[in-house]
Amino acid sequence: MKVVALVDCNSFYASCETIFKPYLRNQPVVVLSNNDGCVIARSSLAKKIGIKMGVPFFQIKQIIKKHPVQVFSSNYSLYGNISSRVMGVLKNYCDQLEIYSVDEAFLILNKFSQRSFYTRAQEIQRVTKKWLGVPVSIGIAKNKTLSKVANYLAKKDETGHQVVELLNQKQIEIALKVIDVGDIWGIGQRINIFLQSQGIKSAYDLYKSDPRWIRQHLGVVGERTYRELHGEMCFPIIEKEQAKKQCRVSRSFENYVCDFKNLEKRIISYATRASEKIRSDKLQAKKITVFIRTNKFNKKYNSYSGFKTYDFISPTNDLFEIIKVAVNTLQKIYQPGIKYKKAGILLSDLSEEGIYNKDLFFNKSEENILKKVRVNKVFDRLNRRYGSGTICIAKENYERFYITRRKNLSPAYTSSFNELPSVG
DNA sequence: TCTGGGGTCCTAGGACCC
DNA sequence: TCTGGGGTCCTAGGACCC
Repeated sequence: MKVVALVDCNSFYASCETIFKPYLRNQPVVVLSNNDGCVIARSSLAKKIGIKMGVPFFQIKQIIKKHPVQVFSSNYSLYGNISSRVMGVLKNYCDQLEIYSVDEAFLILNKFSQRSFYTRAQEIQRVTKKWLGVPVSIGIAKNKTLSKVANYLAKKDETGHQVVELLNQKQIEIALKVIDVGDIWGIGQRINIFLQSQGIKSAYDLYKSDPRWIRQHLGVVGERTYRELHGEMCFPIIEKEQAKKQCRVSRSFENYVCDFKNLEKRIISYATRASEKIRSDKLQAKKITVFIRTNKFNKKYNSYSGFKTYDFISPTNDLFEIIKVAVNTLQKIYQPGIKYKKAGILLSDLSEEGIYNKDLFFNKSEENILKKVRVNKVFDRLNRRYGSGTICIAKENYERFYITRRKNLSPAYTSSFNELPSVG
């Protein structure tokens, strides 16, 4: 039997914002999504005064008037940097580490240590807090699903240790009785509604269900969750980072956009960003999808969602080819007279770069391909060195449309020399 | 007035082949 | 006029996650 610990950073983005501003520790802090659209992280004080996850920013303006809430635009380079420091610490405390998301990791703990799992978890907590200023909660159990359950309980224990261990049957059953079925990892909104309608309310109800019924109604995915609740390990720990299968860049607009030229600029910008991303991962794409859509929340206007996928003749990560195809595809789905609110591109069927099909229709020599690769390399190097957007495609008009409204952005304390914090 | 972005996996059904 | 059955591959859409 393996022992899995789930380490989850508390209110991660909000915690990152307070690291360099200790005076914020006793104030509610929220972090907003792109475009300062909705709340995507809240400190525990912000939760206490009733700010809910995912609510649009404009809906909490009343609360902000009454309380001294500190509001931040999201600063992903800061969070990414802090995240890798946290993961670096965690590595020292386990046999295997799976970085599950920016603020979460699964650890396989060594069973033959002299010290208890609980003691070691507490040490992890102490160290991440002291070295990095990041508080974490830890759940310990026999597999990922149960460690998620344990972690869920640990998070609730705000005044206590925020470490919960669920290793024996009795502990597990008690825990499942106090958790809603919808709070289990893998049970989303739709399945929750279905289960509720069947009288399955708590995690324990699901645990006690007939496995054949589960298989029939929830498929293999549900079956795996069920088995994990019973202590089996169905989701392995994946240490090595897997190659990405798709890469998406999309944005909502600050205002409505109708005209083609404006959409075109944005699509070129997203295509540029997406191709940069796959080149930096040394990948190439076989397919590209372009999509544009109206505001899904606004019922006053007709809704429209246009998307089209195109297959490259040969997989590519070449900036110019991707942009050309993206613009052509946009022309096919664009309809005039519509108020667009969001657009994006998706590069999919990604594979390792460097394998080309022979092009049947155009005589692309090896020489030509190499020339393109070199041009892309120069493009990437310049933008890395002198900042994104230093060099771009003329039609993009020197604007990077994927950078949106960020009124309350904090400095890049840890990733830019110009913005290092000063002590004075 | 203002409502994020980027991923994964599974499945049903169509296309195609023998 | 009669019009099989079974396998594989691909894709769109649905569900989930953070």
